[in-house]
Amino acid sequence: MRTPATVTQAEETTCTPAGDIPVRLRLGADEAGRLAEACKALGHPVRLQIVELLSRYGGQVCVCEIERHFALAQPTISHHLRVLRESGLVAAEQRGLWVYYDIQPEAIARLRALLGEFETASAGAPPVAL
Amino acid sequence: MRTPATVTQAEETTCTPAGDIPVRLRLGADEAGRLAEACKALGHPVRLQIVELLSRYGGQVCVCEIERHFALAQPTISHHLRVLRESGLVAAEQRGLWVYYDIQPEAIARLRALLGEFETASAGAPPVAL
DNA sequence: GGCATATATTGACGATCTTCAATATATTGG
DNA sequence: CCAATATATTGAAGATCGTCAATATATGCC
Repeated sequence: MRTPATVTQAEETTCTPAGDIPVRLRLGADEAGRLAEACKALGHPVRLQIVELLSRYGGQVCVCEIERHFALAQPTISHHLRVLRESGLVAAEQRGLWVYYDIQPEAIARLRALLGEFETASAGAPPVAL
Repeated sequence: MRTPATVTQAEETTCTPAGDIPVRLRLGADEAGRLAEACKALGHPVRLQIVELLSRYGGQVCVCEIERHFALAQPTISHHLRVLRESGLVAAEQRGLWVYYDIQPEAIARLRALLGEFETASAGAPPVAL
């Protein structure tokens, strides 16, 4: 049945179906910036592979061993290691002539917890007001 | 000629301390590329905040509701949503005049599993040969 | 059909990223 | 000291990214 002309169309102006749940951002811009920086650091295939290597051999192999696995110039690997270092995902320690990188597990855990929140929130839990 | 049985203290020529563990990449370039694309999609504060919103209100709020939370032009939000869509992290569904984005939980879970491997591998488990 | 609205696409511009060659900065050993 | 080696930094070129104005596309309503 068509609505007569007397009815206003104000209800059609909104797109939220279930009424007016208060939609709010939980992730502030500052924290989002920090977490995004870590994600961005992982957002390169070589850096992801480096982190994977370090997760198994971190602190045991020097930079030249890392270089061996990639067809990239030495400064390029050094650059990727710097990006990872500045994101807080890895740390460097010099021993003698060599530098050994290692994973910072808390940084990885923070990212993983974030993804976990995304999953549980999307798993049907009601949108809790916050 | 080298002497196979006489591996003496000549470890100054190498940087690997614990002898010759075979260091190998587990993460292939192709899979690293796919996973890195998802990480890169999360590597922007606004996209991270969008995903956080979608994790709680996905499928319930239209794009204009998302736009409301950011001081960005409409094409910019549309661009970020496209990046997220093409990374596989979110999906879009059109209902009437509006488009509703939602999280793809399997994609999030894949990323989370990757980080979990990084954590457990770095947690002292011996470097299993592979 | 025509109008209004929601979202997407295009094109442009400046910023940032990726890569490498060249060079610099350690550190060790003689 | 000097030579050799490992890693980092600089600088530059090309690619990609982030943003916006303008425009296009799609949908619903009259």
